[in-house]
Amino acid sequence: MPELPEVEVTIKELKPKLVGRSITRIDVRNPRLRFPIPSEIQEIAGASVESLERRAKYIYMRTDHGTAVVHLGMTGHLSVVPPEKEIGKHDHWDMLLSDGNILRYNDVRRFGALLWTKGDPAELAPLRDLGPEPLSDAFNPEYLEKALAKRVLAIKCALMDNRIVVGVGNIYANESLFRAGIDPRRESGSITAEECGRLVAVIKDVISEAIESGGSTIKDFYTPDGEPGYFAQKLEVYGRTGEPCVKCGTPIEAVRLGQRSTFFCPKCQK
DNA sequence: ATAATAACCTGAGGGC
DNA sequence: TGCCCTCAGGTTATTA
Repeated sequence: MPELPEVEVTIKELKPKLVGRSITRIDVRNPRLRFPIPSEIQEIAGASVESLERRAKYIYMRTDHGTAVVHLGMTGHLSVVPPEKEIGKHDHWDMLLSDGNILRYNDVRRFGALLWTKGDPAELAPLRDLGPEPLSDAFNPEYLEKALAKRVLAIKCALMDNRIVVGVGNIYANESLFRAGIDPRRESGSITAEECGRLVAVIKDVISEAIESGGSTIKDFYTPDGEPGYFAQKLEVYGRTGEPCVKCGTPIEAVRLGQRSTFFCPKCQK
């Protein structure tokens, strides 16, 4: 479900409902997520929430007892609900808040995660090798050129590799390559310095615009407040197989790269 | 080391 | 109505 913009929007809406509250208790109904929820998560009981931050697609919930790290996987969703709200089929855990409400995690496919650390969350195994944030200065044309050099994998697969840059999922990889006019099947090592410059610029643009639009609602993404994202209306190639290219009218084509659907205009993307 | 593939899950939708 | 197939916004584990 969520790419970086969707996670960003989730955090923005949860902040005022969580920061400054305490977690009185956590109820784990099903610990079998992407990684088993560690039993140490119980240490969060009584902790005060200090901040919510994002790293890649992970959400850091910093407390005075330690940091809970949440990943939404493909179908994860966080919401703050009143105590009388009945528990649904895929509601895997609840954090009871000091104001009486509940932070509830729902995840149909269970590809998400809930981790716990008393140290630096960036040192946790799944986060250790993450590349730079796409909106940071560390993600720049020189960096990308070096990261792609001599690599033979398709440029689209490289952009979706978290060790090269984080937060660029299938939707935004497709959209960015279209805006940059680059064929997603190109070998990474064949991308020129000038093209790296274009790619970095459009990735920053696409992600910023998607955050401003509240994310992309394709099937079922909605924010903790139940709002859909509106970036889907601006998608130019994703999911548009056979429809005319917005620039030249040529039908959009679809191929499969790294087992993911890939959309492009055969005329505009070289 | 790198690149491609399989795997983890559930549900929706299409074709027959 | 039901069965079988494919697809889905992510990431790790395994295999060449």
